[in-house]
Amino acid sequence: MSSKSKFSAKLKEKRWDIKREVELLKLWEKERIYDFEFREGKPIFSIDTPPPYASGAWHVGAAAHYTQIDMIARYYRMLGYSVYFPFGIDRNGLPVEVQVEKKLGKSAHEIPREEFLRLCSEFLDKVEKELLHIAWRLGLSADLKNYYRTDSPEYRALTQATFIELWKRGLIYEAEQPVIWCPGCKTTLAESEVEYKEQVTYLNYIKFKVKETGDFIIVATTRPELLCTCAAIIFNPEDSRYKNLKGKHAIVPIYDHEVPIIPHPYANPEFGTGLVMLCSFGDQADVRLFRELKLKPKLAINPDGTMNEIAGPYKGLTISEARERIVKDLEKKGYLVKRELIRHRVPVCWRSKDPIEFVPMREFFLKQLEFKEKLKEIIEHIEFYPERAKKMLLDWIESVSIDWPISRRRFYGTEIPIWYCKRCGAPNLPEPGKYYRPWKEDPPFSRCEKCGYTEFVGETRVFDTWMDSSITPLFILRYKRDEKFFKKAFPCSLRPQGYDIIRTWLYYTLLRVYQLTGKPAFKYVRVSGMGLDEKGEAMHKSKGNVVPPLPIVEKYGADALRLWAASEAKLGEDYRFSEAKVRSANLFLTKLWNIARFISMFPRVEDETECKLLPLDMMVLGILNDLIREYHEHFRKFDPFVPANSIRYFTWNFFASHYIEAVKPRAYNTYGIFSEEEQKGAWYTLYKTLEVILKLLAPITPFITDAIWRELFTKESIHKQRLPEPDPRWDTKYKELKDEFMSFNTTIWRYKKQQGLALSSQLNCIVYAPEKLKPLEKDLKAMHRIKALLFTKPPSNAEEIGPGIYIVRET
RNA sequence: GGGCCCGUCGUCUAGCCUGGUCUAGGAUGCCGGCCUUACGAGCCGGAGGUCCCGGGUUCGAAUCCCGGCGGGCCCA
Repeated sequence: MSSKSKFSAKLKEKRWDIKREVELLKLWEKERIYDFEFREGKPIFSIDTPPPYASGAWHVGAAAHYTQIDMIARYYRMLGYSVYFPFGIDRNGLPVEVQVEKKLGKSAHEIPREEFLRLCSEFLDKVEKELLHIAWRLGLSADLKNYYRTDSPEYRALTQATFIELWKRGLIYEAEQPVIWCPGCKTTLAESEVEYKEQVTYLNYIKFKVKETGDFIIVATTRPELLCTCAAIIFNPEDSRYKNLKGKHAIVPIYDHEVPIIPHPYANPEFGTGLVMLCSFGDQADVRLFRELKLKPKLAINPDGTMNEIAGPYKGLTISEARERIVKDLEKKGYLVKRELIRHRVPVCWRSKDPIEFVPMREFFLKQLEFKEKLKEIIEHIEFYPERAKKMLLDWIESVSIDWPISRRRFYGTEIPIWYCKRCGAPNLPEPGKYYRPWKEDPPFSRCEKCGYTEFVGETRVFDTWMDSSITPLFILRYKRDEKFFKKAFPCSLRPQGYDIIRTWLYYTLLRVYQLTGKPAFKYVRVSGMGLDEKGEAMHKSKGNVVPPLPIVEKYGADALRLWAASEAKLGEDYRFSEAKVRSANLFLTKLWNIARFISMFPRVEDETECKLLPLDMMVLGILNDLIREYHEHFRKFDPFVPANSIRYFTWNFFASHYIEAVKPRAYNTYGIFSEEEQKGAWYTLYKTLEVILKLLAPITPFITDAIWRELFTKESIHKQRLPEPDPRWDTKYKELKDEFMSFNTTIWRYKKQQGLALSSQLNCIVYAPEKLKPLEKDLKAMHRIKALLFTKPPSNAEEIGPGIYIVRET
């Protein structure tokens, strides 16, 4: 009798065709299955999706990050939440300006502002289109049709409105202070925009005369051009060499002014001579020490990176020219003792990598120092995943030492909404709610609120882009635009982001949202690791190691890329791209397809009462229960890593390899040794297990699961279904048989192999198995076609072929 | 100078928090074999690891503690 005539697979194709992913994308759009419903009573889960910056398209690491966020959105949707999953594009900021300048071969300052902005905008449009296409192709269930832009009038109006509000509350002040300045970008930077770079530089040993004694001391410095601003010399109080210098003064060579010599623990006795000159300002430590020691700063560097009159004879030279010249002059006059090359860390601009300088600038500052304690407090009300991300944030808050300079002398950004009175100079601010462009528009008022004069000049500066980016949760939750929605949805449920922008995006958002609402912006913060290339290095355009996601998707499918993204690394750990692993994820999908294809040969039994479930069935259902529990436990912590790997292992290495192989004789019932109820029990278990696997995988691999679902289960998308919960009736002792069952199978397979027998052939022996496996007797016997299977103590002539498994050959 | 993270088969990695069930699991690669009525993009079997080093705690350590070495990150 041929079973083939009786059963034929409903799934025809031998493997999953990734081309069908695009058909499904279109179907989902048509069915609008991801539409956000704002309904009374239904809980909202909102996600502050990181708006990707439109100056460059994603690499595979970023694609992995966004699909992970999508998995969480899909998970909560299948839990019954109204998932609010907006999508935005970040378009403000310097990188686009730099790229456009490069393309033009001209500086932004050399062409009309209007024209420059138009070129930036066009460039952004192009990249934005690519980004949206990739997001769509990856299957992001975000609202891609109604995406927002951070440079839209609506968004910028909100940035300006929040500024006006904070201004009114006195949290913003303008001051001339030494700011961190990038001579390359010609703009002020915040502390968070400073990076450190290893560099080889000369350490110059310079002689100073001690005024009181006429002796010489030697000071080592990497910044001799700042000699003119030297305000003190310090030594470590522990350093016995210099104890006698306390209270004395040194004469600065060339400039001849005298400076105090002070003991201070910052000086490292091991470095140079142990004597350090404090200048305004060589680095941030200088800034701190000047403040601490109440020294008067002199700033010798102009915003364009040249020296000013304070530098005396070096006025007009660039920093590096001045450095060379002063070293020569020192040498000539006998003040230079020696020079040595050292590696040290230079603070640089995170974008242009130019060494930063400290120059006096009149800028707007947002108060942040006085919020440090409050922020530390509200952070206690946010759950961080992984927990250590919280510590990283706290460390950063701890180290913040100056208020936030928020004005920038750049162009492609949100304008600072201020007009200044031409007579009295008073700043006049408009009413919040509209988008204002003071550099080209007339003010929306006619008289200066201070002196009543009628002529104004508009502010030309823009905001630091983090002023825009730090209100994404307020923007998406329609703050100041839809109070009813805002009230219901705020605080935002989830902020997903990488650990690289904890000190910027996360910190600034929490700061600003606290200042505006008095509350923490989020309930949960999920911090992921970085996507690295195959060698384990960060992907950078300049390094040329960027792996674009689309070719990978075309080759292996979006599901394979997503499954890789889910199973590659624990939350918070860095993950390396590996094409081999994406390929193996794709192999799993083929396997899943064929499991479904096998099951699709049999009728689906939904009514449990029609069938008799054997211990083998209860075993797999019990293990399935544990899988479901483990799945929820980890997905609730926003980490698909354990779920993805557990499902893969269970599906392939247990369900397919062991359960399906064991249940085949019963499912086909070729020899009629099972009752109809028992056969239906096999069918029921096969379908039930597949149903659970598909649902659990649906957030991770939405394409293949929906395709199989629609063919074998319901016409309605799997993405509209609820995730399974454990069924207490399935928790029986049979699930404990798993290891012994698998080990028994492996043993018999190995034995047959050794004997040169086909796995499907009859085993004409007496097999003794552990007594524990007795409940599986009928299935085991049929599965391996064992002539006699006993669970008693084996006779002494029996041969042990596996753990507790013995055989007596037929004689 | 301070802090954090990491070091497990050739390669990538799980396990470590909560010590025993780990004679350390998986993936990939490698070797040998197989048309077995879902899948050869498959199946079966196999080789491959001083769990970085040293010390300690413990009946018992990949796991906890201390010290060292190597790699990375952050802050000063």
